[in-house]
Amino acid sequence: MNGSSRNEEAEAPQEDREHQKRLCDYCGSSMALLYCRADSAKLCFSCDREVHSANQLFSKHTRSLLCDACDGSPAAIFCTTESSVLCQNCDWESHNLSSSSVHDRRPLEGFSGCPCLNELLTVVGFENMDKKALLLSDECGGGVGGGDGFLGSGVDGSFDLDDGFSDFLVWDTPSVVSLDDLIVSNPAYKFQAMGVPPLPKNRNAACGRHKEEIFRQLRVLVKSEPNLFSENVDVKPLKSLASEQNMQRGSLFTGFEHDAEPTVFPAYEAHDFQYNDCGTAEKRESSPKTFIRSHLQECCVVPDKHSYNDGSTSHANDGHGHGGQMNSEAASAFPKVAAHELSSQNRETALSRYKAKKKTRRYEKHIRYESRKVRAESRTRIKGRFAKMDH
DNA sequence: GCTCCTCATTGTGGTTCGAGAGGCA
DNA sequence: TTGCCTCTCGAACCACAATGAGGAG
Repeated sequence: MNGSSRNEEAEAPQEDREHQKRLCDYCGSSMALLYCRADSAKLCFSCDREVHSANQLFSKHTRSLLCDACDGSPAAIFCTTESSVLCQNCDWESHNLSSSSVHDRRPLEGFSGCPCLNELLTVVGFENMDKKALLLSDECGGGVGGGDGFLGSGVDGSFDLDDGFSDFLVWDTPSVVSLDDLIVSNPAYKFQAMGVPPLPKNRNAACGRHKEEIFRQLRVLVKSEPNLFSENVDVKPLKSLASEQNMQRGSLFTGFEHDAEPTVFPAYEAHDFQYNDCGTAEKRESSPKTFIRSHLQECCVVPDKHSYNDGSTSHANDGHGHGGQMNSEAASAFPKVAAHELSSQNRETALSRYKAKKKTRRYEKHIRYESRKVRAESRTRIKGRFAKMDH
């Protein structure tokens, strides 16, 4: 189509601009994918490895994926609805709208140290991908995703391989979603979701809009350092993986296998993951909207401008897929509200900073010096106050 | 550049007290 | 609406070892 070719022509310079915007601060040539707070630097994977393996001090730096929206801040939120990783500010700006606030979002964690490649894959959500699979993706990618040729990304952010490999890279989807599946598996309600696959464990699985570049750099990394994969990784042939996947759908390459913060999310999120996927419209239609709405409200999982960030209520789910399909309602409402946002941008910025700070606030008492604590506990007191010691 | 010394500052926990919120007549 | 009572929560208080900054040799 002419339209599509024009789009391609328009996309190429856009890619260049994006590349320029995300240039690695260290090498200045590769696309930066990570952000190091300690260094205030954007880095590509190989430079990150080079910089942070220099000594033990550097290796303690915490790095995060780079925000897909501003390209200049560490990402803290993964929006599955938009398949984007966002920093606190961008998350707030794009999700404080009433219609888009129901996007399915979840917090991201950074990493430190000098991780091996499969640990890096875990960080971006593909922990079970082995070296062979990674390299195979290079061979069979066919250049769909840019000149280097990796996996083509579909509309929803999934990949377009015919051999079933792409299925490893999409989020887990229950084959059948029924009304029973929407029942929260909360012991307090004595309800138990029926016939629902177990909750994916790795909630950090996210690599945003730059999956292809991430995989490209990881491939370069594994080619330059063949020992980068840890020895104990069980390398399985791709075909066997595929067949295994058929038997145990969702257990492979979903990026959810890693145990991460099991207690952070309340039980209602279990059902989010159970029916929230890039699945079909029929599935969504089979879920009574009113039921979902009332259920979500009951569980307080629909964050609004005032409450989404308070830490107790986590990121909500609108029941739509995570695969990059923006809520059409939200999309249509965006320009109107965006104008309003510009007028109150300062306030929004201040609010976002406040929200971000509030989110990272530590309520528990933090003891900096254990020796002083021990000393204080053993001190003599008069009505709670420290008393002079008799020497 | 390194070591030693001096001095100001910090941080620690149990108790008390006061401000503020909420309930009730 | 006002006044009183109860409850909750957080700030202040205390002494002193530990810590860090700065200067001298």
